Amino acid sequence: MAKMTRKCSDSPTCSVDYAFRRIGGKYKGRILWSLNEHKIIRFGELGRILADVTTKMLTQTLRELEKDDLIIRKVYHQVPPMVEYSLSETGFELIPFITYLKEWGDKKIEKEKNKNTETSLLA
Amino acid sequence: MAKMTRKCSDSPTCSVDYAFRRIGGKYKGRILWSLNEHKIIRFGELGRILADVTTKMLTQTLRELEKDDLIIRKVYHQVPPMVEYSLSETGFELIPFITYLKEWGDKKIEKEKNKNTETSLLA
DNA sequence: CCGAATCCGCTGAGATACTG
DNA sequence: CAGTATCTCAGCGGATTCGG
Repeated sequence: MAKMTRKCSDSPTCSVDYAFRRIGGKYKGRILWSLNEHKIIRFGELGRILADVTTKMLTQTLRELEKDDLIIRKVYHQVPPMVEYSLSETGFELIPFITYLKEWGDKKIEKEKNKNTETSLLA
Repeated sequence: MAKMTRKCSDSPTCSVDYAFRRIGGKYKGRILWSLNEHKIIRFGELGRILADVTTKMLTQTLRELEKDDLIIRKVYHQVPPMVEYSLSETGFELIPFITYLKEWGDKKIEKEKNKNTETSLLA
């Protein structure tokens, strides 16, 4: 097949790709979800919530989300400094979908657990 | 901050992460979307639809989706061989999510286009 | 036609140290 | 507290070749 040089320019699947590139990162889903739960979160606090992220990746991901207008970054110029993150309006529009996705995940986790129980009973 | 050793074991954000790991690949969203549009797609056909994927990545991604029970792989043992892919029930449950996401993407693309028109008018 | 297998460059994730 | 800066290294993803 090799690579088809044509980019998915006007394909209807393209906006699917567009959206996934904006929320598909390793941490983006959890960040958006956490911001919806807590409304406002400070940088360090967010790091503690995600629990498996480095400052570098957290900064990088937050910058991307900010660039795409999904979150709002508010800096307080004081010592020690304080930076608060919150959902933008566009970002907030994604919450219903993430909620749906979370429920799907919960359901699937439950289903897998049952399957594992079955197999272990058979063993 | 470094890395917090604790994995997000029972955090409510964990199932968000779980779900994103299953559909967050570079091509997974588009594959699921295409399968919903066409119901049944053959391997080569899928490659032509995505238009920017190599056989290796396509195979790899399809295997992951199959392993997670999101798609069904049906092999016809004949010459030349034929393999058909379709959505599983669990995979189909994701379609509403992807549909909404696509609409969100369309809307956002439109919004960005308008913004660019404005700035070019100002120039 | 539908892949599997191999080689390989390069990015991007992670660890660590440092700064305003 | 909220980040940069730098380095290292695994693994993602691409090109190519081979097989049923």
